[in-house]
Amino acid sequence: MTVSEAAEQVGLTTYTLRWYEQEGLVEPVGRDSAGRRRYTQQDLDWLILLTRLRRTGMPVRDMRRYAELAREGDSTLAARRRIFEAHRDRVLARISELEEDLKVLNYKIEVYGKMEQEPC
Amino acid sequence: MTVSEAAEQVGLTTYTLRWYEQEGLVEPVGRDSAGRRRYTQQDLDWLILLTRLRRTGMPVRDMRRYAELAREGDSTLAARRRIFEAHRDRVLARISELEEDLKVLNYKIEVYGKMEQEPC
DNA sequence: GCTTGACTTCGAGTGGGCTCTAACTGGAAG
DNA sequence: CTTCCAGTTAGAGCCCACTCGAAGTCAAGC
Repeated sequence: MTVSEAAEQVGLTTYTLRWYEQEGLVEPVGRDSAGRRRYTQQDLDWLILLTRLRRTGMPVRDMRRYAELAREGDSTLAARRRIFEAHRDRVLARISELEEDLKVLNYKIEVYGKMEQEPC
Repeated sequence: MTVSEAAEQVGLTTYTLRWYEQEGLVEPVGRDSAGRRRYTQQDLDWLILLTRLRRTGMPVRDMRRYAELAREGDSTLAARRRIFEAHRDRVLARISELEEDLKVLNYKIEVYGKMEQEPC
């Protein structure tokens, strides 16, 4: 799979895909005879996981740290689990926060609706 | 209330408070005889609303638009309600997304836990 | 009356995460 | 054989949202 196909599959641009590789979030992708990147399904799976971490707000720095651990093999399983647990807690906190803010948003919408009907 | 007191109350820095004013997210704050900002409770309430919009992911650009509408008075009530409704939908979508990603995170944690116990 | 310290403005700097340009290369289609 | 297109690299540029530095002002405490 070429870089542009991979980009489409995972919802990133080719720029970003190359940048992720350069930043060490992805181990060097295999090349064809002409030196062009060829993405395997494994590469895609990894990228899809990364996009999930990314959009749940994990900084690139932390994703790199996680990628480094993953490259080190099974000895880092526990460390990786702890990273995920900590991150899960942050995501949970974020969801609660959003739900709190949502209440205010809904209240505001309601008030606006009322004010439109019977202006004070 | 001084700028630093206000900053502490709303959880922003004094830099950010001044910058928000400069960017038109806040209408010019009243000054004392020495030209120093004096924040009223109204100012604080507005800032707290802004921080909620901000942390639910509304871009500063959109917050400015909303602030402009608010300054124009009651004629923009419906427009402001629509902004909030659109934003609420985005927040809801964001929460669903986070919950999806949370599932993957939990699955990963489980798998890591199992692999730690009985390595393959 | 002098020092201190919190304020003022203006403009420059920072960090994160991409995003793009320039110059080049290699393989496929006509 | 030429054209074309999708790749390649290194490095610069961009956008966002702050964040800070410099230089100056003012009022309160000693």
